[in-house]
Amino acid sequence: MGKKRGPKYDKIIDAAVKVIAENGYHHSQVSKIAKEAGVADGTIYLYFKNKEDILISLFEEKMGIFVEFIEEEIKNATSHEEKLFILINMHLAQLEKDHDLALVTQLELRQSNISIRIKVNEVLKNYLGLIDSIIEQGKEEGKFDTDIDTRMMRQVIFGAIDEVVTNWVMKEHRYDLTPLADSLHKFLLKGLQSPQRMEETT
Amino acid sequence: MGKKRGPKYDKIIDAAVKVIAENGYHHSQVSKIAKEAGVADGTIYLYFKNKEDILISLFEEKMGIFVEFIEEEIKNATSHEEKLFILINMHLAQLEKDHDLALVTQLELRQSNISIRIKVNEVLKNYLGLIDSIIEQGKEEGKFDTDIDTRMMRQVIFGAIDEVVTNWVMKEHRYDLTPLADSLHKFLLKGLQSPQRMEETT
Amino acid sequence: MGKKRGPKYDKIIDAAVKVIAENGYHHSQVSKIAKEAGVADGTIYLYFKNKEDILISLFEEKMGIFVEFIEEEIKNATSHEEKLFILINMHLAQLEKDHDLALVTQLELRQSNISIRIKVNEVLKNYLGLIDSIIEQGKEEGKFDTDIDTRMMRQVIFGAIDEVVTNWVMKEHRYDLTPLADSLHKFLLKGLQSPQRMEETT
Amino acid sequence: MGKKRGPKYDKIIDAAVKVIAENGYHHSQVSKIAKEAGVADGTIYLYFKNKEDILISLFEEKMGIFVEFIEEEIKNATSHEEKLFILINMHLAQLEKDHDLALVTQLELRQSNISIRIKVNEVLKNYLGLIDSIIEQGKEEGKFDTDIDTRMMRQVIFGAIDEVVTNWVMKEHRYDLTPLADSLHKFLLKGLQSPQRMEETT
DNA sequence: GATGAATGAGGTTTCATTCAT
DNA sequence: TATGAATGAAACCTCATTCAT
Repeated sequence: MGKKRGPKYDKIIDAAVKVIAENGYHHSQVSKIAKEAGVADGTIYLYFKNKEDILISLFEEKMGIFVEFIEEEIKNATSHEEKLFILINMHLAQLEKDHDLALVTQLELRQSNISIRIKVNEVLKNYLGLIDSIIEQGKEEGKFDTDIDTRMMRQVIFGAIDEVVTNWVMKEHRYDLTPLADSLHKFLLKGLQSPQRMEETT
Repeated sequence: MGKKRGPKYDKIIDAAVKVIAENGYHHSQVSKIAKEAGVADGTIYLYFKNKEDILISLFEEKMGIFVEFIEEEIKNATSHEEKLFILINMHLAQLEKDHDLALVTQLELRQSNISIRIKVNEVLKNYLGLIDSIIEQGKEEGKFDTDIDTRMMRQVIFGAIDEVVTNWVMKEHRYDLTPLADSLHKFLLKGLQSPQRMEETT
Repeated sequence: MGKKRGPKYDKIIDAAVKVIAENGYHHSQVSKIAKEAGVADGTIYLYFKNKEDILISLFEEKMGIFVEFIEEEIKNATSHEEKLFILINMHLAQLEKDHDLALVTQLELRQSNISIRIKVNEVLKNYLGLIDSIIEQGKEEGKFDTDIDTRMMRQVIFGAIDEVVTNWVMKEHRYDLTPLADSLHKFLLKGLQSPQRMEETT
Repeated sequence: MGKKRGPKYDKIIDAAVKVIAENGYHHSQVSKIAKEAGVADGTIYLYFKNKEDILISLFEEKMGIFVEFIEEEIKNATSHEEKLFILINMHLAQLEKDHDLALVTQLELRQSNISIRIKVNEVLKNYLGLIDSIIEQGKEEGKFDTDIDTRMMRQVIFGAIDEVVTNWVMKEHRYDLTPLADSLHKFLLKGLQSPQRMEETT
């Protein structure tokens, strides 16, 4: 825990992403990751408690940047519509930019055991919090239906975006992902709108 | 393939669901499933090609019934709104009824390797086709925005429902699932509606 | 536990004795034992819980026979002197007969971790009980000093014999062991005798 | 060899005794000993050739003092009886005084590999020599049976004392050790006595 | 068809030792 | 002298699958 953050720490994380993307989770032995990172097998264990810890750290690291980046961008927007669009667009754009990472987060990491997935869920809390704040803002501004359950809508929104990305990965990135942001945004926004708001938009 | 469908075939499938739900995917050895089913280890291989085949068959079998049931119910409805509601409601209801199955389909089976998940996706095609037909009907009736990409919306709808179920399983079924059908339905419907339709509803 | 006692069980035990005697405890990999026994590595684990269990079982098995044999022979004797002689003589004779076993029990097995050595001590209890009964008989017949602490004397007698065997093993069996039985017997007997008894013998 | 005897040399030896006593032989890594000694891992290798060398040196160092101390005390005695008593009594007393050391010499060090134990035996030669000289004196004075094999009796005496100490350690020092010196002395002396001597004592 | 004993490949992790600083 | 980050060899055990009965 306290030993982290040498230059090799990052090397190992990046090697893990690459190796897992190339070989699949179940064929990504520690020795393969070590070789890709250019360190000895044992060195891995100076930076990570065990193999599981590599995966959790990988997700924390990459997802941390992922969320921070979206948070930054959202600050430049004021309306909830724009904020939601940025969130969706950045979500898609960041994963489209890094095919390996997308493969790992959408498919490979989900094959890991439940203890990892619980940790992954904790990391996602920040992101879900972001979605929450957008929903709440929409409600406060009277644009979103105040009856909707924020907790559930947060899941629905995340599930929708996530499924779209997963399908893109499973179709082997054969089409572009970011162009889908528009209709995804329009759909989610409409779904959330209050009846009044709906009138206004027409 | 041709060997299937003895009385032991079903026993093994049901044993697999129970064992996986109780022990988790990674602790569900073939021998444990055989014991639960009351057959010898080797007998498994008279009915299934390999372990992967048990899982795929399990999903085909259970999901087949799942989809058939929804298809049956939908026939009794005429409007796309009602059809969508039935789809959502039955989806939630069937999984709420069988906690073991929900645990297996939402969490444990996703820990399996990618080749299984591709097969699983194929099984899901029938279900996604159902969603497609509802979207198309909505479009034809001029109630849904004709600009929307059916392929993508199908993913979005499935992703939204799926995420809601997964969260319910991860929260250890601590709340009731079917009551969420209503707002989920309302949300998805609004999201899909054409601008004209929106005016009408207000 | 219940699976034991196939013909392979004995094969594996005997292979373990041979491999440990030849290669030393720390260079006796499970795979080496399996090869020597003519079974697959995994087969070992159908008969033994783990590597430690092989060693414990080995000791139980061999020491069981060892003690039983001495018990049998002692039955043919009546006086405590004769009984003690038989015990010493058989102890030396049985280990002299099987160099591999002697090497394993005197040197290699003592390198194992403490949990094994505790189990080993339990197996030895039967043997120590034999020594006890001889001491008690001597006391009852008024030939042994009734002041002596049976518990301690049992340790002393065992320690003395054991050390003689260990030295013989460490000197690589370069001399004969059984001839030492006589003076060992004389020494231990004298040490145990009551003052009265000593007068009588002179 | 020539590097020895800095102030850190002793620190490392003492740390090794403490660490092994506390953690057991198999959990006493070099790094743990270094930490306890307050030096870097690498520093160990400036004073000791390898891990084995620490253990051998530990034994040499501690056993050296042990034997020297007994030798000193024995000089104050003249009769072989008294000398034997001092030897036994000091042996028990010194180990009773230092539980950590007793644990290490009686149990933990014997888990080490054979090459260490051969070295340990060499260190013991001085001690065995002491026993020899007492036996020889007894023989010369006509008190001990001249027929007895000094080499074997030395083993027997050492084995007896050693086993008594080992049992005390295994029983977790739950009783006092030195009080056993008396009967141990009486037993060994009687065992060694010549028939003539036995008459005299009665 | 049914059995279940036997197979054997494969991977995470530890820890004594080194060596550049 | 002293450091401590880095090394990399080495082994126990699991479990899907087979096949003689």
